[in-house]
Formats: sequence, C-alpha cells, structure tokens
Amino acid sequence: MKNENHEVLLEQKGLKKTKVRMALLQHFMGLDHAQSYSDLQTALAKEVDKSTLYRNLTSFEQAGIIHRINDHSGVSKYAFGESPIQGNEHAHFVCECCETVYCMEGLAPLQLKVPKGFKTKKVQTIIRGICAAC
Amino acid sequence: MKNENHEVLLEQKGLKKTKVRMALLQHFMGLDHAQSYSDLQTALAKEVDKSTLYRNLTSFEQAGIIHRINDHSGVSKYAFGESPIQGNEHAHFVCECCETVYCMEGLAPLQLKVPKGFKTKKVQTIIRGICAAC
DNA sequence: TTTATAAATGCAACTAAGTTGCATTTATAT
DNA sequence: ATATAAATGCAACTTAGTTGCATTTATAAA
Repeated sequence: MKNENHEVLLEQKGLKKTKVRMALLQHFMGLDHAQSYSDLQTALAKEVDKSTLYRNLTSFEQAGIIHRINDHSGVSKYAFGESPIQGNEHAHFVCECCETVYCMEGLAPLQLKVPKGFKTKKVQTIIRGICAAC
Repeated sequence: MKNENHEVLLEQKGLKKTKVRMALLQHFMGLDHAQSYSDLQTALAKEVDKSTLYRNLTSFEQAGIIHRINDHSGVSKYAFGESPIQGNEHAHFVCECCETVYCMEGLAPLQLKVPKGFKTKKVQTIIRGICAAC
C-alpha cells in the first residue's frame, strides 16, 4: 500500500494526516489479524503516547477505518475494516493456541430464536479453534 | 433456595462452606442475569475483600457453578450455571438499552465454514438487542 | 472436644487498560 | 504567512484484576 492511499483515506474521513496516523494505517493494512494496544505500542517503533494512540484508535473506529474486537482475553483488539455490527458483517476467529484474532469474512449470519419480549438487533460470533499458523 | 442446597453444592464440588461463598451463591441463584465484579461488590452488603471475591469467582467458575461472560463491555460478567464452552451450550443476550446480560438457553449451535487450515472448536454467540424489561 | 492442617480471608502493593484535563505543537485552509 | 482548530504529549487518575503474605477459619482426625 502506498502512502498516497493512506492520505486519501484520511482525507475522505475528514481526519488530518499526522505521523502517528500514517504509521498506524501503514501498520494495520496488510495485517491479517487484530492488534491489541500493547501490540501496537510495540510495533510503532517511535514511541507514541498512550492517550494519543487510544484517541486515534477511537477516531479510526468512529470513521469506520478499523473496528474494535473483544475476544474474551480482557483487552480490546483492533483490526482494519468496518465493524461487523455496522456494515461489514463478519465473525471473529480466536486461536486457542497463539491467541491471534482473525476476521472471517463472508460467513453466513445466523438466525437465533429469543424469548418473548426480547428483540434481536445483531448477532456477534466468536469462533474458537486452531488457526492455520499453529 | 434453601441454605441446605448451597451447602450440598459446595460439598459436592469440594469447596469449603464459608460466609462469602454462601452469600455469593445466595445472590447468584434466583438472578436471571449476569453480574460484574462491581455489581457483586455492591450487592454483598457486608463488604468482601476484592481478592477474596475474585478468587471465589475463579473457584466457582472452575467448579462449573458459574461461568464468565464477555459481553463486549470490557468487564467480565458472571452468571449461575455451567459455561457454554463446556457442557451447557447457550448464547448470551446483551441489552443495548440497559446493558443487562442474559443467558439464552436452548439455542441451536451452528456450523460455520472457516478457511482451509483453520479448525473450529467452539462457537460463542452474543446477541445484541432490546430485552423484555426495556 | 480438642487439635492439626490446609484452605480461605483480608490487606497492601502491584500491573495494565483505558480516560481526562491541559498546555504545546502541528496540519491545513485562508 | 498566518490564524485556528485539531492532534499531540504529559501527568494524573480510575478501575479491573493479580499476587504475596500473615492471619483466620472450616473441617477432618485423634
């Protein structure tokens, strides 16, 4: 991916093109699995301030550039692309061996019957198993 | 539920009958929704030490008395009964209005196709919507 | 009933995630 | 070139959850 693309993306979303954001985009695109805050902190060689990082994750999430995933590990993870609960319906796969989280695109959404009085809006699915790398 | 039942349950699981545990069981049984640490801390009038509470939650979970639920809120919640990923297969319903988490018993587990190299072990489902109380 | 002992409790100190207020810096539109 | 709104960095904070250790308590055995 070229820097050009990142700039266009940020502009589209009305976000200023800053070093931290360019580095973040660079890092997210081309990754096939989700990143925690500490993964990101480690990956972004030039130390980025904690609050700056979190604020950018929030901005990106609101802009639909990334989505936040809760995988039962206790910490949020973030992956490129829109959220499954708005727009891009997909499931998440958590490897029980390496704890890596992948987005599984194109899985049929499921229908579940709920008790009287309850109204389903969205269904979120986490698949646990062993990933291709393990 | 009588105290008798709680005592029997603890004995069955090889756990000592203590005040904190009896109070916890008392609280969990008869509830139709999940509790966070802070819910529990508030509910157990007689202040219980944080680590004692967490340790008991862990013991109860290991004994299959309660199970831990991740509802995307960032904090774990706990509900009476065995875990859906061992034994008691069920989905969790999260109310988008009041954030209450309910266990939905008897929902059919589903088959999802994953990419080559990935192996599914368990599927966890969170249903988001509006609950009967809202 | 007393006593030994292993487990449970309470406390303090800690880690790590995530948030907030504020002063400074920087990207961008004019 | 400059004004301005947004982004950054910093410090201080909150809350979830954990750990080590000394004390207490439930229970089983004498």
